[in-house]
Amino acid sequence: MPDEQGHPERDEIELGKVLMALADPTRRRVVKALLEDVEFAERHCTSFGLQLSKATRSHHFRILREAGLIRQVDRGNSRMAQLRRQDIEQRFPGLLGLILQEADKDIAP
Amino acid sequence: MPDEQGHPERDEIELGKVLMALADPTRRRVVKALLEDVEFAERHCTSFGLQLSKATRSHHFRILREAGLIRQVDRGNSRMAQLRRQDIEQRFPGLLGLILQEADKDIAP
DNA sequence: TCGAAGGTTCGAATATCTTCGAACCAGTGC
DNA sequence: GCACTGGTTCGAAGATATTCGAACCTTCGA
Repeated sequence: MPDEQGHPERDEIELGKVLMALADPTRRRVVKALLEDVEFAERHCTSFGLQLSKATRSHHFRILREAGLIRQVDRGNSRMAQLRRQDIEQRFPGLLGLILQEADKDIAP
Repeated sequence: MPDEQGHPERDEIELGKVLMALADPTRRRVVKALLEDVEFAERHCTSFGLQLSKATRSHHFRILREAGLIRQVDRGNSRMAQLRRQDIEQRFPGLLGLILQEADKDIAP
């Protein structure tokens, strides 16, 4: 069962939801940016250069969180996003590598 | 450039389109069924037990074909679907394994 | 030749997704 | 205390997807 902040347990992460989440280029861009950072990097939601209103940004981060791809950590005022690298890698080995491999130019805004 | 029947070349297969195609449970079900068969199996489009009209079935097979996941071969009267196993495996190693791993019960109709 | 079977395409209904502004709710810092 | 900043939630608009029936096109077989 997802915790009170909407993060599913590792074993509850469903391939269908993950693929659904990754089907969107905006969300793939976020995941890729996190992948290109260091392993436990925490990034500000505004640090991805998304040309979107904050309502829409919030929506995309919710999808990523509920799919189990990221964890969102409250840091006082703001909320940091962290890739669930090990959880995803254990559950769906190789998947993150595919995202990393995709050329930025192929991820249309 | 896709051939006259709408199959992209191996190197034109885009991750975005593939993920888009695999985000749908019906299409994942088809790909999984093909994966569970022998390598070059050709299957009749009606052989997947999909509870859908033929117009809808045609739609889903088109998405799979245009994404590059399957090849459709005319066999006189009917059209056979064939998984592009090597092309996908070379381009996105490990991806098909993830589809195969998903439990049938998690692929809702 | 003619009909039946398998597929595609078209158009329209429905559902789902993406996007936004506005209202709202924290924490931060003055 | 009060304004400000960062996020969420709530509609509602717009764009996409899914689905179907009907019309059509081939090919096969009687």
